Amino acid sequence: MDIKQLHYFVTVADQLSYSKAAQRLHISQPSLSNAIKNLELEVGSPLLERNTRRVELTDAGKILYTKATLLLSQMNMLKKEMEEVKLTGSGELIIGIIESVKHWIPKVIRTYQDRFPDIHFKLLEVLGGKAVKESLRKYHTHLLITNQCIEEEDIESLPLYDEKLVLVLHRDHPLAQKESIHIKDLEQESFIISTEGFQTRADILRAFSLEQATPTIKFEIERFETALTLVRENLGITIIPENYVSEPMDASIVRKTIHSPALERTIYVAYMKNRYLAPAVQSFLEETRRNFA
Amino acid sequence: MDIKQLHYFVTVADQLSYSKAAQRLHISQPSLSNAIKNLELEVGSPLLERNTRRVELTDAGKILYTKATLLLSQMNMLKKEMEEVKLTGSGELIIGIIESVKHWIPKVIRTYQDRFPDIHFKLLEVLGGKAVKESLRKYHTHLLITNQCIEEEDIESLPLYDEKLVLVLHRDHPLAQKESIHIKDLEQESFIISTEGFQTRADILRAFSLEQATPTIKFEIERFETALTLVRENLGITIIPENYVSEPMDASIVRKTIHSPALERTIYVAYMKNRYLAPAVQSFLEETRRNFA
DNA sequence: CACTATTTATAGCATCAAGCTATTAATTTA
DNA sequence: TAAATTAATAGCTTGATGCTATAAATAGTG
Repeated sequence: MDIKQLHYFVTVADQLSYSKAAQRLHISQPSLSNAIKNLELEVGSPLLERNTRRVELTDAGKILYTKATLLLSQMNMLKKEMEEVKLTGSGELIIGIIESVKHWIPKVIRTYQDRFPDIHFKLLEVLGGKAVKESLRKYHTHLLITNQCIEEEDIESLPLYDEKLVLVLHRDHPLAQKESIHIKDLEQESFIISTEGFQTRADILRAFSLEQATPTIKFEIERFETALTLVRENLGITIIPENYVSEPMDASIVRKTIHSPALERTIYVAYMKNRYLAPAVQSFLEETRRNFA
Repeated sequence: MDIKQLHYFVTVADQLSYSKAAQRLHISQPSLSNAIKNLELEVGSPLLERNTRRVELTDAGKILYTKATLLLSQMNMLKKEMEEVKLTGSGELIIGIIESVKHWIPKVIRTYQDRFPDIHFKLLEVLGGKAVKESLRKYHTHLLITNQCIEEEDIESLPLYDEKLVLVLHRDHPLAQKESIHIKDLEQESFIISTEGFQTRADILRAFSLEQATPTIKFEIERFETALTLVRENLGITIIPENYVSEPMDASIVRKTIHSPALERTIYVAYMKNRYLAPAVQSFLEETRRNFA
């Protein structure tokens, strides 16, 4: 007893005529006769009382009819819903982000929503090395905005834009007055840096080592906001992406540019390479890249 | 997208393994692979993320899974219900009756219900000539208890029992005192008889004509209860089936047996000859006939 | 009453989907 | 590195489902 048979039966019951039903179903009348006969065999009781002139539903037929129409409509619903899914994925777009995207992500989302108004967004903060790859592979996220440079077989990682790293220190700090600052100047200072595993930590350490210097690491933090809090209390200095201090900065802290080619990080958008991307996901990817083209 | 495919998919999703699912479905693993592939093609997006070691549901897969399990369970319900229908018909047994069955039908129903406790009864009073045949043909009734002698190609009509017709008259009526009464004695009396089309009318008129007599018809009625009401008022006399006056009779009326071979009617049980009879219907038929064997 | 039109059933044929086996490819485990 | 496991691919077979042609039944019509 499959959907097709039920569909055939319901159509005959609606038309109360095999030939009309066959026309509507775009099959021949004998095929339809056969199909109904088989259905009756399977059900075990006649469904239609028929002579050459009149077709009527039997008791069993009436019952099957009501049940079958219900089932068929639900089947149609299912098909329609899967059609939707094909376009929009699950209706949910899960994006793994880092903090510094705050200044541009709302804009991208806004233009995107004109095209896919029904999509529901989920923005997850994904920090640290392994978490990034896992979140993609385990279907936690569809897309990932990250500063991790991922080089894996199955993950595509496209650069979006570069972000400068800037020195941040307290207004009252001695270096705050100095015109131009170099890495070497920072060696003796209490330094605040990300914990092991973060790309930014690696970038900063590389910048130091390029100048044959080593920072005096006093604090290890996970979020740059934490670093800023420490700087506000003048407990140390730090180097963080410029986007964290581009906005209305409070007066107690000062930002300084340091000239070093290494003090720059690249922001990537990453996704599973060989996995099907729903058009909704694809579109968001394109929208994002266009934003930085 | 048919039921089978969905069933396959759900099984794979449950097992998270093609080979295990194939075993459970009693098909080969390649066949299953193929089936899922086709389903994915039809849906338009991948449902399962698979490498040789692990099978996981995609977003689309998760959605289809929940919808499909629902649909499948409903399909199973439908099958079970049709199985029920095969055994018990629609769960409703519609019997066309005439009034005089009152004295035995409850007994038959009682023993019958021990075997089919879920059957719901409907007792319709079916009067008159054409109504009897129509009620069978149009699926209004499954069985018919009738005194009509039906001789049609498509209707089987089995005699159940004979019923005597008796004279009924008012206590104060002159004939009430007489010992033995003959048809001839009734000619001048106000006679109450069924309207045209009823078998009993034909029976009575034949009894008269056998004796070369004609009744003086004053009233034509449709229900024998009406006739009794008229007799109670001494407005006339009537001849009706004995079962109508077998029960506690009120004192105002008197019954008299008339010796005439024609004053007897046969009660039949009738049903459509070439139509499928659900076992529940069949059983009731047997139960009824056994009652009078 | 014969003739036409209509409708379902039957018979026989064609084709394609859905199954199978055998094999390959990929990956984990020992 | 070998063995084991698992999914995918290739190629073949078969049966269900479709088709056409035709028969059978019946209602309507001149």
